[in-house]
Amino acid sequence: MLAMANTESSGDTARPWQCYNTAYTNAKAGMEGVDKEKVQRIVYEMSKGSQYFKNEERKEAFIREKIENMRARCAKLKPADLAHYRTVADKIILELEATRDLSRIWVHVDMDAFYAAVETLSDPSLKGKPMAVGGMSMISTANYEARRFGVRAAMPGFIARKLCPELIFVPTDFKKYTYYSDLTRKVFEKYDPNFVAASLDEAYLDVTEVCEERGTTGEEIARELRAGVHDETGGLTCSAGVAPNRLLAKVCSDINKPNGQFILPNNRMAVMTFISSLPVRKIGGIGKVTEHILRDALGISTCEEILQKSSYICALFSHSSADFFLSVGLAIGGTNTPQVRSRRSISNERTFSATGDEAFLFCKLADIAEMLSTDLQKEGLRGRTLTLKLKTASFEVRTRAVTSQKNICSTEDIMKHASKLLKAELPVSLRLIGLRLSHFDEEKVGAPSDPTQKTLTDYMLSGDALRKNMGDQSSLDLDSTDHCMMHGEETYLSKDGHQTSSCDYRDPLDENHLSNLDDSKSTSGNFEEKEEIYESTSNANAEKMNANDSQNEDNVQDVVPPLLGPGYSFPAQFEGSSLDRVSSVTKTLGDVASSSVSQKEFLLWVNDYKCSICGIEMPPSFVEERQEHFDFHLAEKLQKEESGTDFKTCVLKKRNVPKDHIASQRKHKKQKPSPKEGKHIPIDVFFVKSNQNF
DNA sequence: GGGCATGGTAAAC
DNA sequence: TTCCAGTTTACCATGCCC
Repeated sequence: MLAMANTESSGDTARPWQCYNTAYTNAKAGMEGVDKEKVQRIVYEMSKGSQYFKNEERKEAFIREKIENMRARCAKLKPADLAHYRTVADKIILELEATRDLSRIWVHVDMDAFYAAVETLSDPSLKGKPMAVGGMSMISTANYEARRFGVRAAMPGFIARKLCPELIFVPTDFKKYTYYSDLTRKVFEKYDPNFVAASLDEAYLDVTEVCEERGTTGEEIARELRAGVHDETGGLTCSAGVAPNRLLAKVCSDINKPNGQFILPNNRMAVMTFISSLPVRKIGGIGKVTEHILRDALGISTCEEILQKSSYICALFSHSSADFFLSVGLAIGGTNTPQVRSRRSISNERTFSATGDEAFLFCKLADIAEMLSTDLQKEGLRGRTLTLKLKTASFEVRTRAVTSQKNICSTEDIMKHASKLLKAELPVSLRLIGLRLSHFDEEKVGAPSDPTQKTLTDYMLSGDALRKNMGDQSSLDLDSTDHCMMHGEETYLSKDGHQTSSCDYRDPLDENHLSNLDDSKSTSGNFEEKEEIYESTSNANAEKMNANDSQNEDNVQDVVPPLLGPGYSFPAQFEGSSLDRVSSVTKTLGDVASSSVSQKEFLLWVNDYKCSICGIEMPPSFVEERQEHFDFHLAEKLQKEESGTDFKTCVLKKRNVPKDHIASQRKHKKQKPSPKEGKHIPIDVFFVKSNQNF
């Protein structure tokens, strides 16, 4: 009896695209006249056979299986069971009904094709032309001209272009959208100072008070508010839904899109009539999969049918899910202004062309750790649970998490945990890596500028220096007086984004080691803080810690000029990675201490050893291609691992020399000007004898 | 059995 | 030429530890 429609279409082999359920199944405003069959066929043709497509099929099969299970469970329900669930459902319905509040007037405001509209405002030549905001891999939104071709948000750009060859792509510019979003919010505030911003382009307003004060209706307020937004933004339009609760208001704002509004009166009859024929997919929170499950497992397509099948809902779903579905059936939604919740997690992820190259993957991981750390510092957050997200070449998504005893936020700490998680997944071919930090510290760490929170290494590794250097020119002047502290010593940032420190030349590995020691008292639970992530480097750390004080002075004299200057290009796979900010190398070798090595010697040395970063072996070309850019500083003794493997530590270091600061430093130290003067920021790189296995 | 950690998934914009 | 994003939240299942 259930889901007969599904079996019909799946048997149709002449039009396979009809069974390809894309995410674009929810009708969107502005897509009324679209030749759906044609769009579906093109999307199918562009997708079939791809890894993405195969993964969609895999997911689809999984959902079908789930649906089959649910149907089997339904079939097994005896009359007595059904009677029981009937009672359960009736009880919930009564309880929900008791909470119904028709006294509030909520307005949901939704900007029309917001990003696209903003772009058109700043470039009027786009007006009337099909345009999408985003790129070839994904578009964020499309204007109404483009929607007529079937182009829509969350569609990959290359498919959109196929649907509409003359489609203009405009890159996203969040600064711009935030600016206009703030303008709209200024208007919202006038009607509800506690309005709830759902996103940059959406907000919920409780206008009950304004209506009472002014003796007017929600309809009037909505009209006035929309006009206000139009004026304030210089021409952006929005749509509004007016209803007794947020759930309904959201549905209503979509009805007369664009530049329109829909009012649902505050009486039960009107509300129930409205909801009864409404497809469940229109409800916020019911997406493609839930729609599919409700339809094919229970034969539910409209909200009315949820109530009709309420005993099955209670039999199949968890209490909270059943509560939600039944409240949808009753058109009951939030009526009080929800409390602003603090952020629960923060994440960064990046997609790249799929690769199994472990060196590349670790470079990406380091980049993401840097970005995450930067964001954490900006927000003044520290957290305990780090989650690594991976998307394999076949689009399978995996997450791996660790929860540590201490709160973390530095790139080093993040990398320490993240590289361990990633290492456990190898070998694997990936197209995305992401990192998320959650379980935040109750007390926020200080403001972003809090000197104790940002080490020099953090700064360099975070890429801030690079971004300031290459990107935001306007900020350069302002940055000239920036400074931060590291280990109690002042570090100056120069105009060009470089920085120097008077005497800190410690390896971040040392910091790791030290913090591990600090933490060792409290080490327990499921994450072992003291465990070495960077294998084989710990011995060197211990030695370096001892030798640190005396070496720091030496390093100052042995630092080298920038090695990766203009004209130097990294192999494509390392492009954009943190490694392109590495400008010199300090290597440690044998019994020799603090002496230079010729390039010839270095080559011989490199040929004899494998190079690894974060414990991952680098391709031979990585070192060879750079050898002429290297200059070395020998500082340490040959180490011996427990396994007996000889290894030598080679620390890549970033050099930063703000001119004016160097001058003052020279004066202070009474040194002669030296072209080799500078600051090294180390990254853990070490070499293991090539005839040994890692 | 509650609380916590982990992993997978859905959903929204 | 390019070939399916990034960020956040919530829920559910499961396993483990008192």
